[in-house]
Amino acid sequence: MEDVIELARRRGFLWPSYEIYGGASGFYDYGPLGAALKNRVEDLWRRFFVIGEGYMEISSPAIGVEEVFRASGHVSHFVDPIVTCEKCGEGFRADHLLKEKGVDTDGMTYEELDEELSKRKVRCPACGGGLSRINTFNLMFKTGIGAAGRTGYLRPETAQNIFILFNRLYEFYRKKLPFGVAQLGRAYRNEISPRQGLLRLREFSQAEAEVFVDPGSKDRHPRFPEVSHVKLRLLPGDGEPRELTAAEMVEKGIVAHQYLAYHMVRTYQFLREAGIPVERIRFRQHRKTEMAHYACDCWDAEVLTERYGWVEVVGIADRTDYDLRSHIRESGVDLKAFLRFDTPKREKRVILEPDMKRLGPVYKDKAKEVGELIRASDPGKVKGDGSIDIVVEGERLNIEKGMFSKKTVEERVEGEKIIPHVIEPSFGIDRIIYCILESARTTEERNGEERTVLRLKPAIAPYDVAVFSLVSKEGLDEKAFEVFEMLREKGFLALYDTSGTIGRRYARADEIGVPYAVTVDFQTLEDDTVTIRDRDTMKQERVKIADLAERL
RNA sequence: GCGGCUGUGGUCUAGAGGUCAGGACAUUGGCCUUCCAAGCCAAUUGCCCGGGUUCAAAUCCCGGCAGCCGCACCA
Repeated sequence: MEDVIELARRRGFLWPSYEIYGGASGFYDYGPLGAALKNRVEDLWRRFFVIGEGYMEISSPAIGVEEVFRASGHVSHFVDPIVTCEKCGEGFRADHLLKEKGVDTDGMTYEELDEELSKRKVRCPACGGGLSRINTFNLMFKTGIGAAGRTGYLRPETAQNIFILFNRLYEFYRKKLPFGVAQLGRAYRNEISPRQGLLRLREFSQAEAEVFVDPGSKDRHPRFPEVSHVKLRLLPGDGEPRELTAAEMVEKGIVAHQYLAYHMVRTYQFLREAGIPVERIRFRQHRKTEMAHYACDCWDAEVLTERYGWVEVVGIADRTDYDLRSHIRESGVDLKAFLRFDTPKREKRVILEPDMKRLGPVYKDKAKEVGELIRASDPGKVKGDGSIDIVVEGERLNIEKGMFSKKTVEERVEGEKIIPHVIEPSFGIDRIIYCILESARTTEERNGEERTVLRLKPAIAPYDVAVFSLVSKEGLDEKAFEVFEMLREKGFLALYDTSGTIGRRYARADEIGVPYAVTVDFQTLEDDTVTIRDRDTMKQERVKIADLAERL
């Protein structure tokens, strides 16, 4: 049986990159048909999430400045600690060497790992030589920006660009939660050892949406009723597989809330529309230990492939406020949303009001600070004699009664500032394309010959239609070319082919998934009709050329 | 990154130190052809890369790269 990757290579979907220089693993080129297919899949994604959900799309640089990934945790978490043997040059994972010695390395810093290695006199397992100190191997591609060499990294996920733009986006959406933002783009991970063709690339395409929600409303997705009856196959973290409706999975507490369940259903529908058989789709919950450092609940959409078994194609995570909180800490910029209460709260509070007229002469240039400290003090701290202690520049001061007064004020609180939580569906486009190709490809015996058909859904097929002439004579080729031109003008991506026999041309078109073939024959010359042949059924139907565009 | 196996036109393959590296399918052109890879004629295209051994290397040796399988890794 011919491999689908082989077909993809032969017919111009996918080629290993840099072949003439010996190749480079982890990189693939999309050939003409592959790029067309990828565009169609991305368009389908846009139809679902950009148009369907209103998650407007942005497009950001692939190179990020160092601070971004310090904040996100990728600089520190996205690394392997490597030690190399000073004698034979072999490299080892420091934590693995220690685990072999029975040391629990979880949560250890690299300094601690280093100490532990030298304390236990760990030597090279291969030759017994001495080991270097720990070098970190970060899975991000590092680069320098400009002549001064400010450190930059190729982004390992597209998501960070969206978090960073939070204030701009929040403003764009006129300061209302929830809102979603999408990005389709490339991401980069310097995998130590990429394998499995398209499934683990060093440069890959992601389609991600970041949905910012009020953490208090995660269980009320406005469109949840539309999806609540849809059943999904689940594999929860506790391992018990089951099939539940979206409503049930939330009610039973298996999926954390409606926002996650809603996006799981939409993901399921997207994969179905992309042509992946529904019986090969399941959702698997991450166990606590495999959860990314930022997530609190995460479900992967997995597709059963013939070649690789279950393959993760989409991750749907509740990233909580982790990312925004991290960027607030790193940048010092407030990335918060203002949640207005339904009715403003009125609060009566007792406060201490400094009497600046009397503080001034006594405390001179410190008076302003003293006044602020009094105002900030808890009224309960006022002593029996009516004085209060405050600390100014490390010095304890007793402020006498009369320098300030107790006052009751009524405050109107309109709302509060919160850090929104982020629900993130993240699609691996390349993996999805592999799954589409694999499940679309069918072979059957026909007159002793193997017939290969790529049963791509018409919405994602690289070509919309092929135009043929029955035979190359009496002007049929020319007539077919006219039909081809007409279809092109109407916006169809069409294929025109007159070489070989008609059967061969059908077969070639089937193999690359062209859904319909239009054939010009002798009857066309008489009454301006052509036949439309359906790829999957091979049935033909005769229609007027004038009606052709409509019928397709 | 470690270990095992592998690398011949676009694809599949023959080749086991010694003529111009052979075939099939595909592709292109021509002839033929009234609906599903028909036939005939012709043409294009190849030993993964780099070293070494030898009078002579697709073939033997070493290294690299790539692929497959297992281990590790996959936030």
